[in-house]
Amino acid sequence: MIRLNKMTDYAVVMLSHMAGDNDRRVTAAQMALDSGVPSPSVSKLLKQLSKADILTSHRGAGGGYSLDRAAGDISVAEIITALEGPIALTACIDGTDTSCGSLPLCSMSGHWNQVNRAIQGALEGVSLADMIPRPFAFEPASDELKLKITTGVQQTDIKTETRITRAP
Amino acid sequence: MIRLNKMTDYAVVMLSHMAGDNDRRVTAAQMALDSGVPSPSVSKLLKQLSKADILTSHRGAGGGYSLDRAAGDISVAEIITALEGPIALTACIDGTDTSCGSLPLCSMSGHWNQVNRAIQGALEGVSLADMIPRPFAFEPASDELKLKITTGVQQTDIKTETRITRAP
DNA sequence: CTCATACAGGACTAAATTGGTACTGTTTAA
DNA sequence: TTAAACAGTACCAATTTAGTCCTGTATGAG
Repeated sequence: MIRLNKMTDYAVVMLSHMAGDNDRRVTAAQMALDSGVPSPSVSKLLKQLSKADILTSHRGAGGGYSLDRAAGDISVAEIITALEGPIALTACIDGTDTSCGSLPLCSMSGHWNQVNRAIQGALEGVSLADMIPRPFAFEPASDELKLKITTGVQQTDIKTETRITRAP
Repeated sequence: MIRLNKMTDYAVVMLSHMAGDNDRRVTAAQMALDSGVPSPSVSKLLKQLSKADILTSHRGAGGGYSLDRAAGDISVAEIITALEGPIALTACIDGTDTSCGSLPLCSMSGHWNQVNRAIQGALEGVSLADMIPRPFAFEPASDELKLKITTGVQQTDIKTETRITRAP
C-alpha cells in the first residue's frame, strides 16, 4: 500500500480545520486541544508548514499561525511535498543514484517518472478547500484508517503529456 | 514522500526482468543472481506474486517461476496491490478502524477517495511491458514534459518544478 | 523407486523509520 | 519589562521493514 505517514495525515486535518477563515490565528497549543494531535507533533508540523509558506507564523504574545493563502489555493500536493519531500514512488528515479549498481541496465527511470507525474497531478487536483470537513467535531487522532478502493467502478482518465522542469 | 517499499521496487525489477519471454522459467536462486536482490527476499516475493496469479510456480526439479500472462496484461497497479494491499493513501483521522466515529459524517473520506482513485488509475495505466528496461536506453530526466490530468472533478494543468531524489 | 531440486510457509532478528519528548533560544505584543 | 508563543536541535522508544533460517512438501529425472 502506498501510504502517507501519520504526520501528513495530521497536517491535512489541522489545515482543513483552519481553512474556515484564513485570518484566524491559532496557537499550537490550541490546535493540539482542538484536534487531539499530540502537542509536540502539532508544533513540529505547524513549523514545517510555515516554513513551506502554507502557513504564516506570528511570533510573540498573541501570536499563532494562520493560513498563508485561501484554502482553495493550497493543494494537497503542496502539503504532502512540504512534509514528505517530492512526491514520488521510491524507485530508480534519479540518474545520480549509483546504488542501483546491481542493476546496471536499469532504465526504468523514465517510466516511473511517468507514473510519479500522474500521481503528482492527482494530488494537485485537490485543494485544501475540497477537503474541509463538515463543521462537526472529529474524534481525536490516533491510528490510521485505510481507505480501500473499489477498482473498476469508475476509472480516472489520465492523459500524460508531461512537462518536467529538471532540478539543478 | 509517498513511497513504495523496497520489496515492491524489487518485484517490479524482477518481473520486468522476466517479461522478455513469458515461457521462460526462472528459479528463485537464479533470479537472485540475475537481479542482485537478496535471495530470501526473492523467494518471498516470488511466492507472493505467484499467490496473486501474476506468476505461475512450477514445483520440483526443473521447476521455477514464469509469468502467468503476457507482460502487457499485467499492470503496475496489480503488482503493487499484490504486495502492499489496496492502493490508497491513509487518510481520515480518527479513532479505530471501525469507527471514524464519524465515518459517514467525515466528508474528507470522499475526497481522499477521489485522490486515491486517480492514483489507482495512474498505476493501472502502466503495464509491466511498459517497464521493460531497454538496454542502454538510459533516459535521464527529460527537460520538458507536460502532464495533464483529469481527476474526474476538475481538470488541472500542472507545471511543476521537481527535484526527485532518492533517500540516502 | 529414489533422490536431488525447487517451491511453501512460518518464526525470528537486525536495522531503519517514525512518532513523540525535552529543552533552550528568540521574537514581540501588552 | 515580561510573559506568550514560535524556532531549532538533540534525543528516545516503538513500530515497521528487510533480511535470515529452518523445516516441510511436491515433482521430474534417472
